[in-house]
Amino acid sequence: MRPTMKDVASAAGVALKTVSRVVNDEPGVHPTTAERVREAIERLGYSRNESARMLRRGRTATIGLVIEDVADPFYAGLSRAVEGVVIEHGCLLLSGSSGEEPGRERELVETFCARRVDGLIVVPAGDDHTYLRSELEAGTPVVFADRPPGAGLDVDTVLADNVGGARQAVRHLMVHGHRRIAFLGDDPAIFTAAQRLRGYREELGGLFDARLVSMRPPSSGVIGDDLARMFALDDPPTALFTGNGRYTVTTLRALGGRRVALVGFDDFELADLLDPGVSVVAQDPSWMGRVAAEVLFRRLRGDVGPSEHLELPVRLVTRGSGELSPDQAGARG
Amino acid sequence: MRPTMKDVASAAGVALKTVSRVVNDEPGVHPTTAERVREAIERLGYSRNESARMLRRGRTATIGLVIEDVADPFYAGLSRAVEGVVIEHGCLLLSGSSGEEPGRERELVETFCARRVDGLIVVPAGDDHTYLRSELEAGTPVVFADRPPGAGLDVDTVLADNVGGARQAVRHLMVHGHRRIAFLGDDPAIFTAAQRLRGYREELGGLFDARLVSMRPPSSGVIGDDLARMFALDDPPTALFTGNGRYTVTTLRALGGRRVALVGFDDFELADLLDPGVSVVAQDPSWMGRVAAEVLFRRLRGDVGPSEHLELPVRLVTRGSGELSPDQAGARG
DNA sequence: CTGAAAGCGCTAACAC
DNA sequence: GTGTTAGCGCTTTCAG
Repeated sequence: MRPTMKDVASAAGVALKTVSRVVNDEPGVHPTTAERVREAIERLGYSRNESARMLRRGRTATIGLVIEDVADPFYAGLSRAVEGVVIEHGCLLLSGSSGEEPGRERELVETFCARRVDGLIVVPAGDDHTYLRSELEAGTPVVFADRPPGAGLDVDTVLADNVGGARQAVRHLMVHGHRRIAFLGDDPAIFTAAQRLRGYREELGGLFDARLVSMRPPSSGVIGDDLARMFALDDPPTALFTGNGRYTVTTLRALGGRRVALVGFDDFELADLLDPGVSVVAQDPSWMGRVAAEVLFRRLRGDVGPSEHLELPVRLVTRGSGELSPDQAGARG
Repeated sequence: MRPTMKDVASAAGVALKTVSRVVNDEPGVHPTTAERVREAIERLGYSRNESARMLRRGRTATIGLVIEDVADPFYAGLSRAVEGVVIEHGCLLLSGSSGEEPGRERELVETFCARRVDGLIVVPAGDDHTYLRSELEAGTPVVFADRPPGAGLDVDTVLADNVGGARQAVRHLMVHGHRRIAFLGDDPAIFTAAQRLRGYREELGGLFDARLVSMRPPSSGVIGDDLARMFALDDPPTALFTGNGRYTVTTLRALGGRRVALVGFDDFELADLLDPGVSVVAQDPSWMGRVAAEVLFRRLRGDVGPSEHLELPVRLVTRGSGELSPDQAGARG
C-alpha cells in the first residue's frame, strides 16, 4: 500500500540502508546517490513510518500530559506552554483530561505508558500513585504539576504557592478592615483547595469561623445557597475569598450584583472589566507548564539529581473588589 | 530491560502466542493456563508495547488534531469534545497548535501522518492543502473543522453558519434603530473573518461604509486606534459588530466604559456579568468538535459516501449591549 | 562510501 | 487448546 524504505531502495537502485542514511541525514552517502534516493522518495511519496522507527529505537519522541480538563482556562494555558516546550524538543504531545476522576487519570497514564511515552507530566486527580512505581523503575521520568503525588512517590513536582497566596489574599482583605471573611472553594480532597483553606485559616487565626467556610464540588450548584446562609448570619461576612477561578465566577454570578469585597484565587479574562474589577491572587499557568516541561526534559537529558520540588510564587492583583471596605458591603451595586 | 511477551511466556511456561491470546482476551485459552499467564504478567509488571502492536496491525488507534491555539477558549472547548469522542472509541489524541501559521499547520499534519494516525481533524491555518493529497489517497480520513480546506480538496467539513450569524447580528442592531454599524474583525485572509464580513455587508446593503470596517491581525494592537478614528467621523458608528471572541474582549477594553451598542461573534464566559451584558452570536465549540469527531469515526468505520459539508447553526443571545438604541450611545457608562 | 543480516515486540496465519 | 513461523518497517551492527 504505502511505499516503504524497501520500495524506495529498489526504485532508486540502492540498498535499504542507503535510503535510511539519506532519510536520517547520516553522513557518508555520495551526493549523487543521495540525490537519486531523494528523487525516488519524492516520486513515490514516501514518508518514514515512525511506528517502526520507535519500535526499533525504543524512543517514541512523545510526551504524555494528563490534566484535569483542557476546557478549563488554567489547564488550557498550561497545556499550551507544555506543548511549546515539547515541540521545541522535536517531540509530540499525547494529552488527556482526567475530569478529576482518579480512575480516568490512571487509565490515561497507563495507556500513555503502554505507548512508551518518553516522559509524563501529570496533574493528578487521585492520591494513590503507586501504580506508577514500575514505570518509574523502567526509567520514564514523571513530573507532577499543580498537585503533588500521593504518599511514597519521590518525583519532581511543580506547585504554586497556594498557602502563601491564600494568606496574601486574606491579609489584603484584613488590611482593608475586614474581620468576617468567608472562604468558598473546591472539595478539600483536592490538594490546592486544602492548601488554600490552610493559608486562609492560618492568616485568619482567631478570627476563623467554620460557618464562613463552604467547600463543595463544583458540580453541586449550591454555592448560592451557602452564600445566602452566610449572609443571613447575625454577623455576616463582609468579604469573600474564592478558592479558584471557577468559584470566583460562580460566586460573582450568585452575588447578582451585591457589593461585597472579594479576592479570588486565579486570574481570569475580563476580571478587569467587571465593576468593580476583581482583585485576584494570580498564578501563571503558562509558567507552570513551561517549568514542568523543562524539568522533564532535563531528566530526559540524563539529569539524575535528587527530585526537585518547585513552588512558583503567586501575585496579588488589585482591581477594586478586594479594596472595598466593610461598610461598603451589602449594598446592591 | 522491560519484560516482553517472550519473558512472560517463559515465566509462565507457555508459548508466546498464548500470552498474546491472554493479553488480547482472545478465546481458546484454558482458564488455568490463562490464570498462570496473568499471574506472570502481574509478577513481572508486564505491559504490552503498543508501538510493536501498531507496527504489526497497521493501525495506531490515534487521532491527530490540529487547532489554532489550545489556550483559546473556543479551541479548548472544541478539543475537549474531540477528546471525549476519541476516548470513547478507544483511541488517543495527538494534538498541536498551529498558531495561525500555515507552515506549522503543515508540519504538524505531516508529523502526525508520519506517525500514521488513523484519522485527522484539522482547523486549517493555511489555504493550500495539496500536501494532504497523498495521505488521503493512502486512505487516512481527514475532517476539516471551523474552516474549509483550500481549493481542490474534497473532504468532510464542519463549519458554523458564519454568514448567517453575522447577518443575524447586524439585523438585530438594525432592528434596534442602528444605521451606522462598524465591523471589527480578524484579518480577512482568515475564512471565518471573511465570511462574517460578507454577512455583515450583505445585511447592511446600501448602508455599508468601508470606513466603518477594521480588520487587523489580533497582534497589531491597533483596534483602539481604529475605533477612535471611527468615532471621530462626522457620522460615527452607534453600534459595533465584533468578529470573534478575542475581538469582542479587546474592543470592550478599548471602549473603556463608553456605551455603544455591541454584538459580538462567539460567546464567552462572563459576558452576562458585564454591564450591560454582552449580546452575542453564540457558536457551540463542543458541538463542532463532537460532530467533527463523529464524522471522522463514521469514515473510520468504513463509510465511503460523498464528502459531507455540515454547517452548524448559531444562536443570537441578547443580554443588553445589543439592545441599546442609537441615542443611548456615546455616553460614558 | 555502500550493503547484508539481524532483530525491536508484537500479531496473523497456520500447524498440531 | 496450544505452539511455530513469518514478518510489520525500521535501525543497528558489521562486512566489504
